[in-house]
Amino acid sequence: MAAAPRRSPAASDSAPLTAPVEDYLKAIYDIQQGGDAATTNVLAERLALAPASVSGMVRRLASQGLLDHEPYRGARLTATGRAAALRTLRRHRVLESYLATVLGVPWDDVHAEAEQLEHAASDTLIDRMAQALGDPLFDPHGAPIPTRDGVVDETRHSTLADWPVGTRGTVMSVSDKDAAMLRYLGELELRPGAMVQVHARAPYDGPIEVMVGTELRQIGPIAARAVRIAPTA
Amino acid sequence: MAAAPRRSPAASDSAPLTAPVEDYLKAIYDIQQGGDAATTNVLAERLALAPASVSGMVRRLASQGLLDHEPYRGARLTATGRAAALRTLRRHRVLESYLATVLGVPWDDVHAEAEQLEHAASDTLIDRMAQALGDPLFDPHGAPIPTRDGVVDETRHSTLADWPVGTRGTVMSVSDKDAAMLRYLGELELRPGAMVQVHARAPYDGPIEVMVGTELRQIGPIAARAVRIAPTA
DNA sequence: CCGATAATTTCGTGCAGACGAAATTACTTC
DNA sequence: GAAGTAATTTCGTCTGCACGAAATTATCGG
Repeated sequence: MAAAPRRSPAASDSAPLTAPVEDYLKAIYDIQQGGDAATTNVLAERLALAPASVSGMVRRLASQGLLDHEPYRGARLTATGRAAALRTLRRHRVLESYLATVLGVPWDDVHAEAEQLEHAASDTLIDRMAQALGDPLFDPHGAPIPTRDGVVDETRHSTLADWPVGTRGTVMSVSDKDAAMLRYLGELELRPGAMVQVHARAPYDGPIEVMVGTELRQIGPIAARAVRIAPTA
Repeated sequence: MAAAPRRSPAASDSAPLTAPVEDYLKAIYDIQQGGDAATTNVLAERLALAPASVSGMVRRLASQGLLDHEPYRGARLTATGRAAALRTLRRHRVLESYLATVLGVPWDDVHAEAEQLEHAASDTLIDRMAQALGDPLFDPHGAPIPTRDGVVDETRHSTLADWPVGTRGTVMSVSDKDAAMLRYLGELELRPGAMVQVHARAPYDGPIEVMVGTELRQIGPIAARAVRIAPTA
């Protein structure tokens, strides 16, 4: 018999998914959410793998019915694949919330830790953690937490880089991918809930002058794109 | 280049260990602690693997300096291997304690959950959990928790099966390996801290009549061997 | 000391998942 | 529409970890 691959205990139905598979699905979901096509190169970049590796895996996942893959065109999650991605996303975000809130893990460490634990924690443990937090709707970075049934708010907010000058807005979320970026944004008080108003934007993707709370800040376009804004209610 | 194996983030020094490797080391430590030689068959039984698989892995671990292996004789942990085993054991037991105490995971589920998480949690997260519990010395089953520096109480207590008739004793620990057994022992109030006194023991490995707290119980030798006793202080 | 039995190892194999190099396809630009 | 470039796939290969079957070694009873 073949080696039994180490599986995450998360899958609810017949075929439990391995940790790499969960990572692929999550990445594809994320890319699709950004509106882009989940092409091989983009995926390879996101997962820090060689394109050749991604190509092979995508074919395998498609044959398992988790993806639709049109060669040379990119991949799209099937309903099954989407459900699996959302299950992993829920685990990730519940873990982030729990670690930050209950165990005091720093804002910028939470993502990396959750990235590992999400493949190991059972669904009932995740539910216990969520319950201990009062079933929060958002994680510490403002990202929405899918329910057990895979329901999630997929509203796409503008980034601070695109926010019109003069309009007041509220920070909805910040990207959790880069710990250093997260520390920087934290120093600027650019956290979910913060009030912002863009005063000026330099041309050619230049720096942005923005009021954060009561402080006037200058921030670059890369950092600005990591911050999502919605009109203040 | 070869595939980068999914590694546990636990190892402090150069070579991070994979989850299977951590499992082997933990099992060998456990068998040695029981006084037995960690032979291929015993290890295979404990890990639910074929002897052929164990044979191969033991050779690899020996070549990595984690084990001393004399072919056809069995394996013994080196200092390095022992340190790695204790690191994993600490993670396992801290997790068990945390899950049971803080998240209310049932006594008999805690082991399986910790078994997965121990390979994924970072050392600093484990330390945070331990700290949140006040750095406990024992896990919910009474097993001693190694310190960060690998110090652990290795006292071997008698089992209830060997405890002399008439002598009063205190339950020090119960084996956490079998969830059903754990539930059974829980029903009998045979938990760490319980007072016991053997009234009679039937010959030929027969049932044992034992006072647990204020109740007189009859228990079989297999269950009795899962319970460790020390003289009541 | 010799054979029977049990434990252990070797050998060939398989799968998952990764890689680089080379081949292929798609896209863009004259 | 052809040519060049960029993206993608195929191909052969590697490591980790597992397996069964067969060969080997140890051990125990006579």
